[in-house]
Formats: sequence, structure tokens, C-alpha cells
Amino acid sequence: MTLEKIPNISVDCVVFGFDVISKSLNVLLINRRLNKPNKENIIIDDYVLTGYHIYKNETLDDAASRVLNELTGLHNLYKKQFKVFGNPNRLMNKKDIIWAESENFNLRTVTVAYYFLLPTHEVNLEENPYNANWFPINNLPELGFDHEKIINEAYEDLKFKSLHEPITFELLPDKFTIKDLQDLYESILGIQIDNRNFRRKLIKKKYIIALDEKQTGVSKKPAQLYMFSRDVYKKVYEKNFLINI
Amino acid sequence: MTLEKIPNISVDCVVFGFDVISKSLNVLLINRRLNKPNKENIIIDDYVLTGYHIYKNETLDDAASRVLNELTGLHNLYKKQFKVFGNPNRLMNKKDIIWAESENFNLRTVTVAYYFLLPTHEVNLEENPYNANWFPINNLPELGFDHEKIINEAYEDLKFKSLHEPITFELLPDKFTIKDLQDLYESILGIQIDNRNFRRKLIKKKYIIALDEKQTGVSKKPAQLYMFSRDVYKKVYEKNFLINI
DNA sequence: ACAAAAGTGTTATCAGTACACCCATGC
DNA sequence: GCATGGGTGTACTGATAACACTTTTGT
Repeated sequence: MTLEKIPNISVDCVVFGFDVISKSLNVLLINRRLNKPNKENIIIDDYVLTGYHIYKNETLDDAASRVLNELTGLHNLYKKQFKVFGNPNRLMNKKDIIWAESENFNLRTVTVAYYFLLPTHEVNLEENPYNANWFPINNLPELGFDHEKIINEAYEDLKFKSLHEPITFELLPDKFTIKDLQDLYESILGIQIDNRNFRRKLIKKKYIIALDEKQTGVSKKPAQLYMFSRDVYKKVYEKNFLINI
Repeated sequence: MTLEKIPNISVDCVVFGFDVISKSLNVLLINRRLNKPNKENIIIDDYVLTGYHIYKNETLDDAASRVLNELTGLHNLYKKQFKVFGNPNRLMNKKDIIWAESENFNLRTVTVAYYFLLPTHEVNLEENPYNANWFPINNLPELGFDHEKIINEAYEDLKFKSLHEPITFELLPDKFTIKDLQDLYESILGIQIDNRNFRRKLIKKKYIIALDEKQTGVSKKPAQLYMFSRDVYKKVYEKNFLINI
């Protein structure tokens, strides 16, 4: 496999992580910094998504997985190719132009945007080669390129999907409490949910399975742990075409 | 605006049309034909989606709209950019290689796939420059490139979306009967629906508005006509976050 | 024994499902 | 007046929404 880059096509990865402790939906960003000020004395110091050009013999999905693996060391996360950004002027900000020169890439680059879902604690940020950090989705730092737009569109897609598909479980550890799940929905959707109604509704689902286990290392009454069964979900879903418009 | 093509990026358009008369969900395809048999005596005569390379100064959305307009003469249809297809070997079929040579394009082309929705009767197929024709989604002809895959993925997306978003109305004329809508859901989803329950459910929606009008030119009891109000829909939707997993 | 978070119950209203016949119209 | 497709009603069951207190546990 040659490692020749395709100069005008890239992937960008929005990495969403849910932090069960702080109950915060976060995005993983890396610092973009150019220390030597250029002739116009512009200094670049902002944040961007992780991304890279695709190689000549590589599929788009593989490129995204590769980029993610380089950032986090992780494989096999939930991955969704959600949109392509290819406006001719998407990289026409001054800083982006300077950056493109220093990194030697094409200003008319079409980027295929993916988002990934995981619980934040799965990523070890110590010794991270890219200086990656989590930022709450509602409190993002200054972003380079058109990455704020990309993140916002990813978030909209995630919001909508969370209502209709069982993707929330990708943001939680394998074993979770009903409260964790409720906190997650509240974070994603920005709403309050009645815990009695939520518990009843979710516990009733066949694919939410109570384990013979409770929380440990917790300083108050430990809560019941549950898991999500993808197999059961598929079976339930197959016979349900509920039109819900 | 220069009309220089970007050689390795294209758009492809899956055009879905619903025919209220035959109750059939169709796809608009054009004939791909190469008459002079090449040295291996291979003749190309199959069907493909409409598509084209993007121009240097053109957005992806504009490219898709342009291609669609050239095929149908229509503007402002519902348009959804649903996926990118960019496997290095997506055009490695013999016929595709021959075709790429004759048309002089890059074998490693990444294509941004869109689908469009409209009622079939809006397209005039007489005098169509591309010899376009409607084919039922369940009975497609032989397809070139990876277009069968693209169509199937578009269809899956459409199926899923039809359950959760009001996109079905894009496939119907502005004025439609409840039976038309039911026929449409039955075609898209491949299921049977009880007409009493369906009518009750849909008529109850505030954004389905009964008109002071009935069908004309019909040989039996003319049915009540309805319209869909996007504005009312938005208002209803804004306050509903129904978790439905 | 106290603080903190887990967990529980009821009622009223609404939505979904299953099921079969009458009605209005054009011809 | 008849064939055709449009249109309707009921009973049952399950889901949602609104609402506040008790229980369990670790410390």
C-alpha cells in the first residue's frame, strides 16, 4: 500500500465523548499552533478537529479510523460518516490560508466528516502526541477552518439520531445505570426529564438488561447496573415500523 | 466562474419519484451505451444514475442541483446529501474501466451521493436529452459503476427517514388524498397498513390540512384533498422531543 | 443518625391495534 | 341501480404525563 496522499480529499473526525461524572457531552479537539508569526504578524493558536488527507489506496472509512486511532489509540468505535464539506471557500480565512501554506495542502479540499462516539474515560490524554483535550459541546474554544460548522452539524445529527436509534449506549460504558442514561439524554437534548417516567419506560425495554451487579466505589447507595443488548434490539426493531412523524 | 472540472470528485443523484397512479416508488435512470465494441468486444448497454464532476468554483450542493436540472429541467426539489462513496476500487469493473477511458475520468473518483424526491409526473420524459426513464425500486435494470449500491443505500436512508421526518410529502403533489399518502408509505416500507387506523392518525395531525376541494376527473367517488403545512410542522416539532428507541 | 442519591405508585389522558360495514359518486 | 373506492366506530390494551415521598446505603 502506497502512502501517497490525495491532495484535495480529507477526512475530519468529530469525537464525541460523554463524561458520566461531570455529566457533560464533550468534543475532543487538538491545538493548532504556529509559533513563528508570519509577515503580517498573525499568530495561530486555536483548536481543530483531528483529520488528514486520504491515501491513494485507502477507503474513506479506513482513513477516518486511521486518523482516530492515531489520536486515541482506539479501534472499533461507533463511527458515522455524516456529511461532506466541500465549499470552494471553506478554507478562506486568513489563518487557514497561512496554515495551508505551512502544511502544504490544497485550499479546495473536500473533507468527509465523521463522528465517533465513546465514553470520555476510554481515552488516555496523558502523553497524547497531539495535545488533545475534551471541550464541552456548549463551551467550545476558538476553532480553525470551518470546524465549528462541522461540529454543529455533527451535533444536530447526533441529537436527532439519539431520539430514534440506540446510539446513546455508545457514549456510555458497557455497564451503566438508568440515571447515567437519563443524564446523557438530558445533556444531548438540553432538556429535563422526569426520572420516574424515564425509568419506567427504559426498564420496560427488552434490550435493556439488568445485571447481577451494583455500582462500586460510590459513596452513597449504589445503583443497579444495566447493559444494552444489540441482538435483542435488532429482533425487536425488525418487526416495528412505527410511523412517527 | 470557470468551468474547469475537478477530475477526482463527482456528484451522483438518485432521483426518487412516486407515481400516484401506479402506486410505485421509482428511480430515474439514464442509459449508458458505448456502441463501438472495444478490442475485447465488450459492449456497454446498461443504466446509471445521473452525475457529473464538480467544477472548481462550485459547491457540492450546486453541482448536484445543476446535474439534476440538466436531467429534469427542475429546480428546488427536496435534496439530501446522504453519503460519499470513495472506495479505491469502486470503479474496477471491466465496463467501468472502458467507460472511464472513453469519457476520460479518474478511476479513483470520490462521488458525493444525493437523493432527490418528487412526484414522477413532474418530470417530462418526452424529448429528454439523456433518454431518462423511471424504474421501480424493486425492479431495477442492470446498473453500471457501483450505482446499485448507491441506490440501495439511498433507499435505506429514505425508508428510515420516512418514519421520522415529513419527507413523504415531497413525493406527493401539493394536494393529495389520505389514501395517496397511505399508498406511498406502503410502497416505501413494503408493508400493509390498516386504512382506518392510518386515516385517524394522520387526519389528527395539525399539519395535515383538509382543503375545500375534492379530486376531479376521477371515475368514482372523489376523495377529499389535503395539504401538508411545513410551518405548522415546525411549530409542533419544536416542543416535542419524544425519545423513541 | 444523617446526608445523599436510588428507587417507587397512582391517576388521567392519549395513542395504538384489531376488526367489518356503510356511503357517495360517476357511470 | 350498481360497482367502485371513500370513508367511518368501537372496545381493548398499552403508553405517556404529571406529580412527591420512601428506602437504602456509606460515612
